[in-house]
Amino acid sequence: MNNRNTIQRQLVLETVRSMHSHPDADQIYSAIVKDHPHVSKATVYRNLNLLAEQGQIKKVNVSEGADRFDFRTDKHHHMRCRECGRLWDAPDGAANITLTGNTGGFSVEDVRIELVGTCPDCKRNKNSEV
Amino acid sequence: MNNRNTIQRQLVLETVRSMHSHPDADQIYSAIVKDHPHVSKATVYRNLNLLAEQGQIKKVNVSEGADRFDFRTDKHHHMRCRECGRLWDAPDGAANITLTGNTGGFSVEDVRIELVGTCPDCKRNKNSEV
DNA sequence: GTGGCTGCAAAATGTTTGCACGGAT
DNA sequence: ATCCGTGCAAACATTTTGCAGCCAC
Repeated sequence: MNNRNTIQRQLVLETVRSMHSHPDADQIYSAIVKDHPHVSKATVYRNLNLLAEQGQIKKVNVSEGADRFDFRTDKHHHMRCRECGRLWDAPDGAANITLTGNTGGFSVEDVRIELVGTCPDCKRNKNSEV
Repeated sequence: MNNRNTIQRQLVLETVRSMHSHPDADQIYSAIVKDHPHVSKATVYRNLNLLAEQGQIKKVNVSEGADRFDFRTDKHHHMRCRECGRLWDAPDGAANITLTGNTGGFSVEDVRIELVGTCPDCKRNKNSEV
């Protein structure tokens, strides 16, 4: 039967739930290894993928760099800052998408939206950088 | 000065323009090498990136696998079939997105949308597969 | 002539996999 | 006792980079 309750799996789940900055696999791995030096990165990857499949966490694909992981599993969009690379949650209602059904026979099962731009912090830095 | 008109750069541009199936770098490289065995894959990557930066072609990031390249440079969305992996152009008006400006100070400069689902071909195959 | 461009190979990045052992059930 | 999950290293997939020579300008 699937789904054994191993320490490593609990660690991965807890770590993702505690990091609210959309970390990638490597950052999650580093956070775990700090206290548990024996844990392998392959195990982190395996559990991230498993937990994402089970819907306990969410894998967020971004247009640049490694995949991120999200403790939030509810539907929401993301904004990526092209300066600092950080990922932000788009406030509810920031973007509304409407499907018209006019897809030429293609069945749409999921919609992936990424808003790319500049975050408030980086805008400030750019201005003072003159 | 930038932008020398090398045979390799012309080849990459022409090849992308002739392939309307959203090929990835490897497929473009294969198409070129067939007639020009001396061309290196690094050169193909370098020119793909350069041409995309200049806006002569478009790089399409998809949620699975390698980046694709598009001869179309006008704004349009894509649909990815999770069965066969092929990328399709979303018909005009298939999806409408509205930004409300409520982004908490984040400046949105670009919106990436990917519709994930099943294409007509794969739907047919699934039905007859019972 | 010269500086950008190329080919090649090597490195970098991100992720998955094979295998023998160990631990949860 | 089973057999799923783990650690390790090696493989894998994709892309970038260092460097010496080359060619479009």
